[in-house]
Amino acid sequence: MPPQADFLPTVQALVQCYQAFEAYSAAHVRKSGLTPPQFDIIATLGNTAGMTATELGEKTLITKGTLTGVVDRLSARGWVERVAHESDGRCQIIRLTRSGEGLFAKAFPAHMAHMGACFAGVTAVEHTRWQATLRSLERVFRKAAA
Amino acid sequence: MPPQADFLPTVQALVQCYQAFEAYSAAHVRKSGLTPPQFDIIATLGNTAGMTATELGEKTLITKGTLTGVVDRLSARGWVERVAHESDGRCQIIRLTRSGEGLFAKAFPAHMAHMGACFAGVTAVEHTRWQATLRSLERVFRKAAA
DNA sequence: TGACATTGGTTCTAACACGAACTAATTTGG
DNA sequence: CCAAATTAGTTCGTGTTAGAACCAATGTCA
Repeated sequence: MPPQADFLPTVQALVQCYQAFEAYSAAHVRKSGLTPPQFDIIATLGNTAGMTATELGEKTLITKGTLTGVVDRLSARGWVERVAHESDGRCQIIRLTRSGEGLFAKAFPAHMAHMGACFAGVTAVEHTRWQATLRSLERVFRKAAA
Repeated sequence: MPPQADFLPTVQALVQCYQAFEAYSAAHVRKSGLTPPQFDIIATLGNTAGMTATELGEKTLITKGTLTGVVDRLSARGWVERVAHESDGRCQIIRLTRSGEGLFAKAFPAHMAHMGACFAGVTAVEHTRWQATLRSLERVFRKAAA
């Protein structure tokens, strides 16, 4: 009897929970004509003055190699633009265009409403419990990775 | 003041927890020369007599279009093979080759040990709590998707 | 039995993912 | 001040992903 076989149902529950969320969220995002990473970038850039690609990658957890391509496609559709950094010649600032801000103003609240809908009737206490549990589980993985 | 703004930290915690797990798990899988989906398939086929592609896709949550390619690559390396279904001409049975069984016997226990290591010292009570919480959160998304 | 829908897999396209190699700009140390 | 190390982004190769179109085999039903 292995002393540590209990963890399997835990990670299965985590994977299934995440996939349920992802399916629910991504299906709605795609209806707006954006892929999930594209939406993520638009949402991150919204209500900011723009940021460097490195910073954007950190916030969205998209690696820099991937980010180049995603930003290329968003830029080709006129939603974001790259402008030179004023002091550091290596950096570029990525920011929403006017058209991108319009997209953000429409798509972001719509998605928040869609996500909020499935939490209707959930109490603040329950949210607190979920967050505490998820963070304690997260620490398990982060501690081990360090 | 939006009545349902509480859910954002909850989904952020879920995403961060999942990504911490994924990073921890995938990094180890890749060291064995397999990608995460490839490992998933080897692990699912291990200790079975094989199964149809549809069944394999259901268990691993890989869509059938993707599955074709992943199985192609595993087959090219000699770890799995496709054999005809005896009664249904549409189906194929996908199963480990002898070489694939050897890979499974080595890689699977190693990965279990790697995952078990980060749960060292965790009590059964804690596992129960994690699982209950994750399942209640999962229900929120599944209920909404239905 | 013969049109018709269903099911199992493959193929195709567009996009994302990761890591490694690469270029250019900046910073650091002697 | 200059060579070496670092940092920012792009490019490249391989693999995964979802979804749609497609084909062949099977099932349904009048």
